[in-house]
Amino acid sequence: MPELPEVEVVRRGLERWVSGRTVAEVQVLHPRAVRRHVFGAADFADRLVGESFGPACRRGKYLWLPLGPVPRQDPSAAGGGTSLLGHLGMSGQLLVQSRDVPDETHLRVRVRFADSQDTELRFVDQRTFGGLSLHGWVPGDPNGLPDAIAHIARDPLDPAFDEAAFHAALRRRRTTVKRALLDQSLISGVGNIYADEALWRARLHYDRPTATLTRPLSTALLGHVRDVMHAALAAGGTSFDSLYVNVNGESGYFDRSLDAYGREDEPCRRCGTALRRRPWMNRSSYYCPRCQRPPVRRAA
DNA sequence: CTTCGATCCTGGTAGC
DNA sequence: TGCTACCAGGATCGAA
Repeated sequence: MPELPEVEVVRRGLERWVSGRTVAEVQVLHPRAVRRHVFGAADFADRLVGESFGPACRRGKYLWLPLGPVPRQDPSAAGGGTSLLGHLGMSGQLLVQSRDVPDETHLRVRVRFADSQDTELRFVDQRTFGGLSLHGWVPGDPNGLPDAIAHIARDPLDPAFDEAAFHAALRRRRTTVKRALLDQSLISGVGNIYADEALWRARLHYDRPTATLTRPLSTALLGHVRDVMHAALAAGGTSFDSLYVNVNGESGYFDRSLDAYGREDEPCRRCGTALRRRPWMNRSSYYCPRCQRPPVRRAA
C-alpha cells in the first residue's frame, strides 16, 4: 500500500530515469487506468506523444510530471501548461523496464520514448484503483501542480506545510483524530498504516476527538508522522540506486519496522500488552489498549 | 458546509 | 478439492 514514503521513492526514480525524455508512443491497455480524462484514452495517448517530461513532483500520494517548459524555469508559461498526473491507488507501480522484459500481467499503460535508451515506462496495477491523467496547471504554481489536485493539502514533509493552520483545523472539526489524519484536504500522504504508526508513537487513541487536542499534542503527533515517514524513507530510499528497476510502490521494506499496523495479539514494544485490531471505517485500526486509552465519553 | 457510508477492484486466504 | 466469503484500502460521490 503505497503511502507518502513509497511514493517519494517512486518520484526519485521518475526524476532519475524519466524526466527529460520525450514521448514517442503511448499504449493504454486498460481503460480504467486513464482517469477522469473526459476525452478518453485515445486522446490521452495522442496528447502525450511528442511531449517532454519535466522534473518529477509529488504532493502527498500524488505524482506528476509537467510537460514542456516548467513554470519556475519559464514564468511566462505559468498561464497554461499540462502535467501528467499519477496515483498508485492500492496496488499501482510505475516501472522503468527494459523493453525486452515481458509484459506484466496487470500492465495498464506503456510509454515508449524517442531516444536510444533501452527503457520504457510502465504503469502496472492489479486492482485498478490507481491511474494516470492529464490536467492543466494551477495558475501561478511553480511546479505545474495539476488543477485536479488543488484541493489536496500539502504533506507533512513539505517545507510549506502550515502547522498552525493544521492545528486550527483540528480544533475546529468535529471529527476524530485518525479520520483527520486520513483526510487529504487537511494533511496529505498519510494512509492507514502510517496513521496507526503515528498514533501509537503519540499514544493517542484513534477515536480521540480532534477538538480535544492541545497544541502540544497536535505538534507531537505531527512530529511522529514525520518521524515514521522519515524512517521509512531512510529504510527504503537508500537501496534505490541499485534497484532502479523497482521504481514502484511495493517494496515492502518497512514491514519489519512497524510497531502497530498488522500486529494484532503481538506485544506492544513499549509495555508488552497485546495489541488489538478493531474494525474501523471498512478497514482496521491497530492500537495498544494500555498506551492508547480510548477517549472518555461524557454523558449526554 | 460538514460528516459519513457505499463503492470501485482482484488476488490471496480462511473456512467449510 | 472446490466453493464461498472476506479482506486489503484511497479517493470520490451522494446523502443526510
